[in-house]
Amino acid sequence: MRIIFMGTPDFAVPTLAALLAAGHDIVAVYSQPPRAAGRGLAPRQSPVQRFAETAGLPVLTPTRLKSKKEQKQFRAFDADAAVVVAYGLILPPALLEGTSDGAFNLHASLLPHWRGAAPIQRAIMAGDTETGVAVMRMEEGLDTGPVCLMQRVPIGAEETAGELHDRLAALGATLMVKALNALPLGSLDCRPQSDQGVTYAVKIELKETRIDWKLTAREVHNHIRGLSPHPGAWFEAEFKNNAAQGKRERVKALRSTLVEGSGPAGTLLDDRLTIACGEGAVRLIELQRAGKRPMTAEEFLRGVSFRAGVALS
RNA sequence: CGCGGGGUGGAGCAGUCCGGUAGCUCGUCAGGCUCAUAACCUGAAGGUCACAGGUUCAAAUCCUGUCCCCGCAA
Repeated sequence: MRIIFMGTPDFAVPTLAALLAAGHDIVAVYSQPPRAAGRGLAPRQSPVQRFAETAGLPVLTPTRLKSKKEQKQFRAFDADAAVVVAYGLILPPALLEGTSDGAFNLHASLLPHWRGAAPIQRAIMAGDTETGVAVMRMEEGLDTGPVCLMQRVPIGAEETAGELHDRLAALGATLMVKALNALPLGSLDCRPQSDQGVTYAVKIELKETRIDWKLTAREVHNHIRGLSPHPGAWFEAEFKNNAAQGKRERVKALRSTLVEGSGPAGTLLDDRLTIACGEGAVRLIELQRAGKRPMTAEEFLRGVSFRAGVALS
């Protein structure tokens, strides 16, 4: 099929790769334009754009899609369908109808749960034990279209958002290929979403990334793994190693596990990074100091004196 | 030129301000101990202190330049 692919972050790349591998004709790739990002604020291309260019595909990075000119160009590709995966722009009706078979979207949740921007992270942060990927036919509303294919997957008790992200990206890619195979055969059955159980996965705000040790251990644990590795849950502590004594430093918690224990919230209960929460305790397994690379608890403890009794915030 | 931290045996760090024998906690190897369980004891190997210049009797440390890693912010 002649397909227009629209996507931006890493999550979208496996789907594009799978469509290519399945022999589809990718007539154009739309992605968010390069933005000033990273140290030095150098303009940086999106993962989808980099992949597409390496594969020799034509890439378009319009800032907005509402202009007649953009819409005309879109139609000019004369595509059979558009495949949209985490693109980052709302498609105006003219584009939704700009291909003969319409636009299909891959979303990382069991719709109608977790519509919106951050379904993977929100599912873990909420303590869900199951999630999935869905292919839907796109409508004007936000992730409201009829669902054509959906696949459920269990969420591991200690699984991080990063791990789940990779699993779902791969799974979603095969699901989308399956949907497109069924499409020309007329066997793709898309049914309206239930209006029961609708929830929204709002974007992660930096403000909410700091760990609140007063929450229950389970909540803290879900918070940590739901935000790992990006943007990362964090706390502050004093490091006595520094000559400039008593300097507060930010530390990201990337992986944790639930353990027995109790004490004042935020206090180290032993010399092995077991930390008391509002109820219960967690032990940190992997963490990252500001300016350092991620390291295991063992490595972290070698260079730092984090003894029982130390209070974190 | 957005702000900032860092590169020291295999790992994580101290030492750098105030130049003078390369340290700590681990790991590895060898030997010992034998139930102490994040085992313990003794000993050993392992380093061009990121790279290149400069200053100096002497540079991990001071000066200049380069490369690389990371946090913030966007």
